[in-house]
Amino acid sequence: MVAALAGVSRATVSRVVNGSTSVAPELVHSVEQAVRTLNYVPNRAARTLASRRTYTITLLVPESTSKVFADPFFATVVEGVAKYLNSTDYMLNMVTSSEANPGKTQRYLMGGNVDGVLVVSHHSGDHSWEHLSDALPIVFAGRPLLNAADSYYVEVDNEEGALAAVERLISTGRQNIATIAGPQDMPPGVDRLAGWRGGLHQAGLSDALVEYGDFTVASGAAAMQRLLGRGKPLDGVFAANDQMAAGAHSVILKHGLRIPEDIALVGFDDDQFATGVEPALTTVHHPIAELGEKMARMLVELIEGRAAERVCRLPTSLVVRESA
Amino acid sequence: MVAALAGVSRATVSRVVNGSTSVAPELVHSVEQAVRTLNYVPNRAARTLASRRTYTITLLVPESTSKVFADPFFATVVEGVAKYLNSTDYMLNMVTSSEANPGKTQRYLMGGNVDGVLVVSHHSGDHSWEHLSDALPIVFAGRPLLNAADSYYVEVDNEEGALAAVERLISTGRQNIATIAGPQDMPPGVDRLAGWRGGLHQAGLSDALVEYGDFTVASGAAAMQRLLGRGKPLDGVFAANDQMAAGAHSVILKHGLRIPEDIALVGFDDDQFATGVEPALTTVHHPIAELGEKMARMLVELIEGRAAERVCRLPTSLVVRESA
DNA sequence: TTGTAAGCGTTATCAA
DNA sequence: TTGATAACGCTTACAA
Repeated sequence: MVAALAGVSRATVSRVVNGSTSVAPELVHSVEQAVRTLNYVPNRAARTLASRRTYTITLLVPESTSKVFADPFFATVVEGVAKYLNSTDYMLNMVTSSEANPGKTQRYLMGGNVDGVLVVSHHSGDHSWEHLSDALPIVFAGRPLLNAADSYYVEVDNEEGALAAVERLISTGRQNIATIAGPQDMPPGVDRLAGWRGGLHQAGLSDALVEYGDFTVASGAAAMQRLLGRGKPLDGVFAANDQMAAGAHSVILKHGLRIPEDIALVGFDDDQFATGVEPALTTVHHPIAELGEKMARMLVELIEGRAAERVCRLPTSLVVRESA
Repeated sequence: MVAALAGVSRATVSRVVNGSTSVAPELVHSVEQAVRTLNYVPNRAARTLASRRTYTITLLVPESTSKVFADPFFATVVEGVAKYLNSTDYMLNMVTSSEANPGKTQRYLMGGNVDGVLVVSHHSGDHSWEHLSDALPIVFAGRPLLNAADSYYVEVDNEEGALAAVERLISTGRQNIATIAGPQDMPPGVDRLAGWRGGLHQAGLSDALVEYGDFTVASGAAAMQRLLGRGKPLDGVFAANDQMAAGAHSVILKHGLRIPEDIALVGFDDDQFATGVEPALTTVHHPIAELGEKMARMLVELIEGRAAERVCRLPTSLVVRESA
């Protein structure tokens, strides 16, 4: 360690580099100067080997690589994660749990090569990684289907968001409010439906108008079609995400009905689908980048043994545009 | 190293693990067995420290993190990279060159923490990383603006693709073929325009009908508007990407013209915009995932000192749908 | 507060 | 072909 040539022992250099408090200010100064002139960069591998800390966090990408990457949700989460990690010493590394090599990932993660894991398997019930959590700190994006009670995770407050959507609909005078719900085997699907129900009950309105979709545009269109086909009075719709709302949107217009005059429409997520239609969607903002940031922050706290809440629920906000 | 407890020296274990040829078959066998029963996983840090090889490849993400991640091109490249790397011992790590911490990335990369770098700054002329290449193997996605001559990169054959597009237009009887070209400060913009020109010249047709866009839907629409405004005969359009083609598409229909009967339209990229319009676009397929795969393969070859072509140009193929 | 010295788990050199 | 043994560059008791 060449920096020692600037006056002190390697131990002291190490202390300075790692910000130990117990070092004489003058020594700190001269070491820092030496570091600068020698352009010294600590060797990560050596540091890891000695300290048994890797300063590496793995982003675990589930099986269906192609689908996940195409998903803007994923991209935005990663963006948030990267942003936070940039302010720390941690490096981010991605591992896709290859179908081909099931054990490889496992071994890598358990092999002490990583300080913690971030799991972004947003849909796909595959939470085969939960068992890792007793070997390694793990934070999930979204509430896991199983073992939610002992998992660390960050999610948006889906129920609150849906409630706000319904309240908007009610406050603009709607009385017959339907929902296009998401799959009931996914927490967001369940929670958004519950929020819708809650809002209606609060106002003493009926919750009979429910149709289900799978979060795709096509399924939203089909659900809207069924809703209209019921022949019941209908003047407001809450779709559990913007994609389904977009599908409903086109069906409503195709039926010669006006948005929002005849049917008001509120979506959820505030993504490109919300602004990609005309009139643009009033929707619930899903703070995805913040979710990623929070996940990373939580994981780092966990790793460093600082207090960390087991679950973090991010608040939503209603974005009012033209559709409701 | 506990595995040594199964008969031999640590040196031999190392040889077996690393597949050295000069080891007695019986020893190989017993070591492998020991590895299995002890569930031994080599320690990356120790290996790196001793061998000065990190088995880590960095994916360098340019400044504007949010834009890049939103770009499906980026996501797909990463997918390809990850896929190839999964078949190797290399790990992928992402570093976003934070505006906040300009030197940090630099030091990390130069600090011997990485075996090679993949740069995916698809647009954004910022190739401030080219100087790294004399310290570290680097492979770029797309031909770099500067120093293309001494850079390693993978690109799609833009000129060939554009040529095929024009040939399609000609073969379906079009005589007055325009182009909506991309920015001329980006290699794909330049090359696709050149391909269009080449096709027309080959056929003895005029190359007068050129308008420029910036690869966005809106710019494509505006360019189409200008093309139509010229009042010249026009029965075919080649747009330099599908987004601009989609913009042109809506303008054509809005003018009461039919696609492809009145104006045939060919795009480039074969992305979601090609299938998102009705009639769907005939377009040039851009093999993005393959590009990522090839980049990774090239980098690994470079790192391991095996022969590697300086530039790899991926072939395109025409996807015939309804618009031409 | 500072220095000494013992690892950390591999690979690599050199004899045997 | 195999085995000692010395690095690799850092952290961290433990002493001073």
